[in-house]
Amino acid sequence: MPELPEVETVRRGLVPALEGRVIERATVNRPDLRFPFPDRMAERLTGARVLALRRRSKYILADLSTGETLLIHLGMSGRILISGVSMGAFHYDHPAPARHDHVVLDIEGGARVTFNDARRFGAMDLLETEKADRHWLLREIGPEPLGNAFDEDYLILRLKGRNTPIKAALLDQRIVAGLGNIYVCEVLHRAGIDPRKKAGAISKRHVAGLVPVIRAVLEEAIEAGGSSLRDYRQADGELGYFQHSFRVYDREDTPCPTGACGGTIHRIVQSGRSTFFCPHCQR
DNA sequence: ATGTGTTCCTGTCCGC
DNA sequence: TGCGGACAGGAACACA
Repeated sequence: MPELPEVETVRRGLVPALEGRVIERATVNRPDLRFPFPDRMAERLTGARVLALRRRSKYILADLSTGETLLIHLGMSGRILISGVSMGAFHYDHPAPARHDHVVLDIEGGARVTFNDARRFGAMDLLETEKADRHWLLREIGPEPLGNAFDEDYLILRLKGRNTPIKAALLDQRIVAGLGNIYVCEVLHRAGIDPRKKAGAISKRHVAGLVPVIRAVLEEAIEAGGSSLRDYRQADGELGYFQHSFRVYDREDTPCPTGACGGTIHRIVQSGRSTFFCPHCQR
């Protein structure tokens, strides 16, 4: 379920196991995911110390002592399992190797990080740390929604004149980073905006109102993910897939959670993807 | 330039 | 319980 909050939760879960530690062994079980792994990836990872774990949009970036940065994208079905560590009173044993365990990192001190991705829409690459921002996957991405560069004036400017539905505009990673199908549905419901409305036809006041809603929805989801880490809820050591209830996503035919409006959640398809919304209170 | 549809791949779920 | 089809949280790409 990797949108920005889930990726951030995975990053935070990896920090204790990875940051400051040496990758003792990297096992690469296939040549590619969405695109081929870089040449000699296993060798280039082996012996490297992880200096810092960062996140940009839905990408996890691990800066290494070798001057390279490991880029990880979870795609649709990517999962990261952590094992060989203790959290509170619980110890996560190494699981048996599983189908679609594409990359396994054995870490100094006994931790193991396993990247599993059934659909293989995920990605991994190694890039020069100094040039990370200019990597082709990162270059065109818009501002972080929780950062200072994302504000009312910016969003008004970027949506001005756009003829595409607001749903599609918010999914466009060049406009704002990290939102996916679920959180766009949640945001538009909370902001009371019809997902079919042309982005450029929404009043400045309503566009401005989207900014704090986007921030709040993402921050709440990150907080929920953080709770799941603190409470050691992931019995199998899988990071990021915390329980989080959505107000409209996947709730077709249920009453609008606004309560007062009396509407029902509808499902429509926009550019090939499901949109869930309340036609009564989203206008 | 901008907007839309297709595509990659496997797993799961639903109706028959 | 098996089988076919729809669908899935991403995003690059081709094309109008």
